[in-house]
This record gives sequence, structure tokens and C-alpha cells, in this order.
Amino acid sequence: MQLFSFCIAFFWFFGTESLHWVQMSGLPDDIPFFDEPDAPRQPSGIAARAMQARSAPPYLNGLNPEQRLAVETTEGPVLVLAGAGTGKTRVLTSRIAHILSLGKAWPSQILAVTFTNKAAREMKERIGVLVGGAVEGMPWLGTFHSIGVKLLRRHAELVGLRSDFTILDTDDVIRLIKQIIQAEGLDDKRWPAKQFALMIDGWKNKGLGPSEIAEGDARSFANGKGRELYTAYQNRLKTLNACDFGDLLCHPIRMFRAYPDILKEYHAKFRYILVDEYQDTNTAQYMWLRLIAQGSKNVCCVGDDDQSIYGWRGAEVDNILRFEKDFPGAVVIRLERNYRSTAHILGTASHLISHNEGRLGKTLFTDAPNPEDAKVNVHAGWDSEEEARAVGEEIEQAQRKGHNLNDIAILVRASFQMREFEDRFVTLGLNYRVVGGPRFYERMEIRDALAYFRVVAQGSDDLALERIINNPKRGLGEAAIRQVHDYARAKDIGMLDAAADLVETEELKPKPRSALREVVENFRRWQSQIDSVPHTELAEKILDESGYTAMWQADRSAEAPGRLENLKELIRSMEEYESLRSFLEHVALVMDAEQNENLDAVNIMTLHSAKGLEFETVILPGWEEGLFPHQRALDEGGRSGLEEERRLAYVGLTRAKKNLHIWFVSNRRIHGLWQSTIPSRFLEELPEAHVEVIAGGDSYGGYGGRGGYGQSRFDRADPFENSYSTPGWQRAQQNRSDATRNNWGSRSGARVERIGYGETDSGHGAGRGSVKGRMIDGELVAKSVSETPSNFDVGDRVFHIKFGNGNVSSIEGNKLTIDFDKAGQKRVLDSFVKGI
DNA sequence: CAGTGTCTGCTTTTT
DNA sequence: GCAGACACTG
Repeated sequence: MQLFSFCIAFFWFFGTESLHWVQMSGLPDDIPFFDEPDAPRQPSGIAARAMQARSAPPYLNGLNPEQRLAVETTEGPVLVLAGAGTGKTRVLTSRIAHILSLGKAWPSQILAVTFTNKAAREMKERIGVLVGGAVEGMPWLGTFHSIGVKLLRRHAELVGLRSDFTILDTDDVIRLIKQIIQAEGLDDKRWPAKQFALMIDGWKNKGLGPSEIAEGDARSFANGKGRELYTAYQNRLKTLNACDFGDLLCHPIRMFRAYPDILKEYHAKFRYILVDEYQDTNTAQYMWLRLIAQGSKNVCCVGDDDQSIYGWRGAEVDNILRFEKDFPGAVVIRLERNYRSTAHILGTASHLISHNEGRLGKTLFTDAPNPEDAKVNVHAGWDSEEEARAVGEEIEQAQRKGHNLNDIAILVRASFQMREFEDRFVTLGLNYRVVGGPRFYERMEIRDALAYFRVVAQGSDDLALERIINNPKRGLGEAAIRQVHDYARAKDIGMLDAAADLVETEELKPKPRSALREVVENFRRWQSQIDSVPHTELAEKILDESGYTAMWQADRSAEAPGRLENLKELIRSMEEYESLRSFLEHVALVMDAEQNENLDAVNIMTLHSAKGLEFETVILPGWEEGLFPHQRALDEGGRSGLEEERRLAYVGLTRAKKNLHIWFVSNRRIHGLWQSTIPSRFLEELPEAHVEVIAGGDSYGGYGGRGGYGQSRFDRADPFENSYSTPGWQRAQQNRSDATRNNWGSRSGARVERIGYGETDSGHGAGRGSVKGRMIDGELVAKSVSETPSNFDVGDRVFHIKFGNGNVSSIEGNKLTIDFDKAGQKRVLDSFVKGI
């Protein structure tokens, strides 16, 4: 491990412009921290005089008064409400630099928590710049999970683990749960492992162990066996010496509660605590923080309640709203001076978010309004094809004017929207990158390779072994694996050991027996080489000798070369680590890979993955009811669901620095069917003063640019006015529940208002059961709709608002396939056509 | 035991 | 409309 903290003397040096860190002795962080020296003394003598003589240290220059207050209020609880683009990270990093330079704490006495590895990495880098490179001196800067791992490795035995426990990812967890469900004699079709994994995740997000979950929740799965299964799962994890992600938070909480003396040591240790993105903390993280923060009261949480968009995965906005109660005497500092966006963009975003209730309230402003700035553009389009076409044209135009594609982002609500843009950009030959797609370490071949490595590093990692025992195919089918599995269970040993035993007996059929023997011998050999062969070399050997590489070389499919390339990349990336084991540790927690930033390309991503980023030009397509706000958010989350969608819109708007384009269309293909849509209610919530309505591209006003047939409200001169600022739009709002019933099939308006509200605010987990009920209900509704025989017959002449005239060529329930005279063959719902 | 047809279901995502 | 999961067959 490279976790050496440097003992740093905090002297100001005469006349130096930046901070100088004097590295004294290398004090490994792993030595018991309670032996650490007290916090460094305040500088005295020459150093103190030098400090007084100086003007403000460089990291304070250029901070605005609020930022500076947030940096300098080091003592006591502080909540920094940092609006989008107000210099949040700058405050956090400067604050750390400030604490260090005043000599208030050693680097190892500061606990700084983030949510993502990316945020942690950025923070490390930026502190590095401020303090001149002593970043390793911050051993406790990391994600909640990575700090959790660190705590657990030290105290594993207190929660019933060994310190070399493995961390399971979602895939492993689901397979494990499936086994448990089957072992209980339950039907794993009726009770999907995936669903139960989500429930467990939900419980762990709340910090609940098997004995603490609500009776109703426990009963809602597998005929009341929920609690039993959860207990069995936890026991199984213990025997496997493994943790899931939730445990990385829950185990430390349990440990701190059970061993107050250990908690005390950490109280003494952490003098300053900082938390980034506080609005995203879930209950477990909150409990964790509360326990640790009982020591030093110097807790600084930074966040923005208006950007809380992860309620559905357990985040509690309440944590940030409650801060002042939780930490009496807290200083609340608002950062509202925005350095990112134009006044029009800020005005638009502020006006939109003001429609939410239950916020702490901030209004962003800019010091640098510029009359030249463009207003926010709202575009109306016919359908998603036109949307993609027009956006493509607009981007090409911007490119011709010399804009970088890298500065442009398309932010969508749901990933299916990306496809249309991708298709269009491919035909245009426009570079694009999809941010946040399947990540490197989640690719099948990478996970397979890692499974091999895991078994070599940890012979008892049964989940990993099961993944690759018959991959490449060795003729070890379900039957043979079951035999090994059962034997291992019976003897309470690992599967690899069980396999080793079994091949010595006559129990297996000859073919599987020799195949299994080879597997065992291979792993035994690799295991024996773990200390003698360099780990990158060993990794290559494993993949070659197991036949895994050969399998992909023999594969003639289009992806095979890419997969081999990925495997090479994996081996290459291992070079940075000291050993196979330290590499695996890294991989378990840091599941992300770098993007190619050298390529100039348009960024396409979801609104969620855009949080924290900024772009010169932002395009927000698909602002239609049902898509954004998403129907399911409304169905399952009721009012709070709508507010979260609005915050998501706010996040989208505030990503833009200069140009912001919002799109809505009147026809979109959803689940393969063309459906009419109505503009998002969020459009109505934008302030007219900052918005300009653009009448589509040149194809606007007619279908596919060929124009002419079909009339709709968007045919008029000013679609914006006519569509949502007028009595007509108001009427549409009132009729929304009817419209959505037609437009969105089974997930629909009227029914939802009856069932959906009030009970699911707590997010998934608890909500799941009731959601399921609703889905079944929805299915029934959908069926009754589709079983209603259509009023049309094959051969009927019909008219469709988008496609014009055509003949019905076939009918399935209420779904018609129609040969249109001009638009070709399409499948549409019968409610969208009229007989003529 | 592995390949081919049929059925299902369909937001957002980190660790 | 399409991907992923599952059931059936050689």
C-alpha cells in the first residue's frame, strides 16, 4: 500500500509564493493512529511573524466573501449551500489547505468524504495544486465506500470477517441470492433474485440489518420469508468472507455502536470532517457520519438541495434540510454567485426551481451580465427524428463557426433517447461520445478475467469460480457444477477444495471429471506462482493457459477483437499496481475507466450523469409529458417524484455556460409505437423574459420536410404560444390524465392518481412491494385495453395526424399496422387514427 | 450440453 | 422495436 502520510511541518517560508511542505519522516498511516503526535502546534516565533507580515495566503486570494467565510469558518458545524457553478469544489479544497496551513490538523486527521471516485480524485488533484504535491498525506480522503473498506480492513474481526474479505459487485450478489432462494426451495422465477437484491440494497441504504427491517417489508417477499432470506444472505456472506457495497457502510456503523472505545479512537483522530454532495447522502451514510462526528464538532457539509436527484436510490434530501437541527449552532453559508452561466440561463433555472416546495432557497446570480448573451431557446419539433436531424444541423453549424464539439452536450432523460441522435450523427459523420455507458470493468470479458484472478488470489472465492468454471466451455454443465456445489456445502469447504476432493473419487462421470481435474490443477499451479511470477505476467499466463484468450480468438463475431483488446488493456492497467491483490482491491471499488478526451466529439449522456459537469452549449431534448417529467416518477413518487424531476431539469439547465436549447416534439416512438405527446409542464414554468421560441428547423411545419399534410397545433405560426402558454395548453393540462392514458398505455394517469400517491416516498425497497402490485394492476388495465377489439378492419382507409392517409394492413388488439400513402408502413395505436 | 425460437418488458446509477 | 431471458430441440 502506498498510504504513507507525510509528517508535514507547517512553516511559512519567507517570500515564497506558494505553500511549502516540508517532508520530515515518513510516518506510515497504518501504525496505530492514537500514537500520532498531537495536532501540530500553531506556528510560533519566526514563522508566526512571517505569517502576520504576509498578505492573505494565495489560496484565499480570488475567493469571494461567502466562499472565504466558508473556508475560514473552520470550527464548529458548517453547512455550505453551494448552488450550481458557485465554486463548491474550490471551497472544499481551499478549506482543507487552510486547515493544514494553519497547523490545525495533520493531513491524516482530516476526514473528507465524496460519493464518487471521480470526485475524490479531482479533490486530491486540486488539493495537490494548492499545497504543492503532498496529496498522499490525506489518507482519509475518499468515497464513503473506500473509507468504509479501510475501516473494515483494520477491524474486520469485530464484524465477523477476516481482513482479506472480498467485495462483491451487483452481479455476484444476484447470483448469490439466486442460490439462496433456490436453497430455500422457492421458485426463483416467481421471486426474482434481482428484485430481492434491490430490497436488500434498500434496507442497507437505511442501515437496517435483518432483525431491524419492518414487518411489512419482511413479509412482502417470498410469502413472508424476506427476513429469513436476508438473514441467510448475511450468513452466507460471512462464510464467504465477503461484503456487498451496503455492508461497507453498515458494518462500520454496527462496529462503532458495539465498540464505543474504537469509535472514541476515531473521534480523537478526525479533527475536521468534510462531506461533499451532502444532499445525496442516504440514511446509512448519515448514521455513519453522525457517529463519527460526535467527536469533533468541526463538520462541514457541502451540498445543494436543488440538485438532489438520487432519491430513488436512497438519498434523503431531508439530511441536508435538517442539518441545522442535527448540528446545533451550525453556520449556514449560501453560495449564490454563479461563475458559470449567463443571466438568461440562471434566470430560467431559478424560475423553474422556484416551483418546488420544501427547499432551503437560493437564487443564483451573476456578476457579469452581458446584453449580448443569447436567450434560452425552446424548439418545437414534429417528431424525434426531426429533433435529431435539427440538432445535428445546429451542431454542424456551430462547428463551422469554429466551436469545439467537446463543448457541446446533449442531455437526455432516458438512455433510449440517445439512439436517435447516435444514428443521425453516424450518417452525418459527426463525432460523438456516449458518457456513462457500460463501463470498462463491467464488460463481460473483463469480469471473466477478473474472476480468474480472484480465484487465484483467494481460493475460497466460490462466486468467482462459478463464473468461469465452465468458461470457456469445458463440458462442465449444470449437473457437474451442482455436484461440486453440494459437496462443498456438505463439507463446509470452498468449491475449489471440493472439486479437488471430488476428482479423486468415482462420483463424477469421466468427462467432467477430467475437465475438473484440469481446472483444479491449473488453479493450484497459478496459486503457487503468485509470489514468484510478476503479477502482470501471471495474469497473462492465466488467461492463456485457461483457454480464455483462445476462446475469443476463435470467436468470429464482430465484438471479439474489441474484447481481446480490452483484455490487453486490462493487463496493461495492472502494471500500476504492486500485486494482483492490490489490483483487485482497486477494481472492486473503482469501477470506472477513462474516456478519450483527445477526440473532439459531441457529448451524449443522461441528465443524471451530467451532474457536476458544464458545457458551453447544452441541448435538452424530449421535454414532453411522460418522458420528462417521466411518467414512472410521477406514478411511483407522486408529488415528491415530480419535484425530483424538476430538480433534474434544474441540473440540466445549469450545466450550460452560454447556449441552452430545449426541444419538445409532438410525436415520439415509445415501446415501438408512435404516440402523440404533449409538451412538458416544465416548459410552462420557464420565464418568458429569458426564453425565445424557435420555430423548428426548415422542416418545421410539415412531416419530414416534405411538408403539407397533417394539421396539428404545431402547424401554426407560433407553436410555443399555441402549445403551452395559452388557454389551449391550459386545457391540455387539465386533460392530461386522459391524454396520458392513451399515450402511455399501461402506466397511466387516472388510475395512478388513485393508487400511486403517498406511500412510496421512501424510495425503493419498502416501496417495491406496492409498486409490484401496481404493475400487476397496470398489466390488467393494459390487457383490457388491448383486448378491446379495434373498431377498424383490415383494408380500412384511415387518417393519422402525423402520417396522413393510409390503409390498415393488419390489426393486433388496439395496435394497427398501416400502410401510409407517403410515410410507409407504421404501427400505431388505433386511438390515433380516424376512419375516413 | 449448446444453439435457435419465443416471450417479456421497457428511467435514472454509484459503490 | 428491440434486447435479454428463457424454453425447447438436436
